[in-house]
Amino acid sequence: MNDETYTIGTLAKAADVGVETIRYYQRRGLLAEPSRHRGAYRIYGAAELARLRAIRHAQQLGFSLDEIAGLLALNEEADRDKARTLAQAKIALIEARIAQLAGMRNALAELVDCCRNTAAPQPCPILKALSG
Amino acid sequence: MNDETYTIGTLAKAADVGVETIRYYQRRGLLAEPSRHRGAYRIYGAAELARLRAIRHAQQLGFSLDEIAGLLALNEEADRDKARTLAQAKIALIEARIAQLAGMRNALAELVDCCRNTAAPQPCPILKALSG
DNA sequence: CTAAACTCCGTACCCGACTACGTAGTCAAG
DNA sequence: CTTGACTACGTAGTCGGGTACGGAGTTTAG
Repeated sequence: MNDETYTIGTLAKAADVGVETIRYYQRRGLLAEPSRHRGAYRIYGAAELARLRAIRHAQQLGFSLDEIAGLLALNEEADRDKARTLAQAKIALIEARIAQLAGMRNALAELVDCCRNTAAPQPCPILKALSG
Repeated sequence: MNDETYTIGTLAKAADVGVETIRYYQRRGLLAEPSRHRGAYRIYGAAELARLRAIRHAQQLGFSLDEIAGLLALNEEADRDKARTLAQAKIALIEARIAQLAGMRNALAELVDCCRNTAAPQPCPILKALSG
C-alpha cells in the first residue's frame, strides 16, 4: 500500500472522521462506492480524501448532508449561479437564526439585570417571568 | 365543565399545544399527574394552564425541557442566585452559538462576493472552495 | 504460524422533543 | 340508546448525523 491508496481505516485517520462515518456517507450517496481489493476491502485514493474534506468543510459552512450532495453534484463552471443562489439562501437562514438567538439573549439578559437590581424578599424576576 | 376546569383536549387548545405533548410532559415530570374524573379522564385547572405557558415561554428563551424542570422546581424567593446563574450560563451558550453562526455567515458571504466578481470560464469559487 | 489488528456487513441505538398509531373505554348530544 | 367525538394507554416512528455492536473473514507483523 503506497501513500496514494488508503483502506477505510487509514482514510478515516487522514480525513479525521470515523470509519463508520465513511460507510455512512457511502450509504447516503455522498461518496461513491470505491473499488475493492480482491472484492473484499475498499480501496480509496486521493480523490476520496479530498471529497471527505470537502464534505467536512461544507458542514462547517452550515450545509446539511443532503445539501452537500447537491452542491458536490454541481459543475464548477456551468452551475455558478445555482451555487451562489444556494449559498445566499443559506446565509439568509443563518442570519434569521442569529436574529432569533439574539432575541433570546436580550430577553434573558434583561431578566438577569432585573434580578440583580431587586432584593431577596421580592420574587426572582426570572422565575416570575416564567410562572406569571 | 365550567371555565376553570379542562379536559386534556381543551387544555391543549388553550395552551396551543398538542394533546400528546401534555401527556409527554407528564411522563417527563414537567407537569404533575392531575386528578381524574371518576378515575378515568384527567381534569386540569388554571394552574396547569399557567405551567404549560411557562414551559413554552422558557423554551422560547432557549432552555431545554430538563432545564425547565429544574427552573420550575426553584423557589422564587430563596433560589434567586441559582436562577440567575442558570440564565447567565444560557446566555453564554447562546452567544457562543451566535459567534459560530456569524463566522459561517462571513465565510459564505465572502465566497458569494468572490463568485460575483469573477466570470464564467473560471470555476465558481464556492464550489472550488469545497473541492480544493 | 499465530495472534493482533483490521475490515466486512446488517442492524440497532443515541440525542431532544415530540408525533403517530391502534385498540379500548367514556362521555354528551340528539 | 345510539352515534360520534373525545380520552386512555403503551409502543413505535420522526428528524439528522452519526455511533455501537457482534460475529465472521482478511491481512500483517513478528
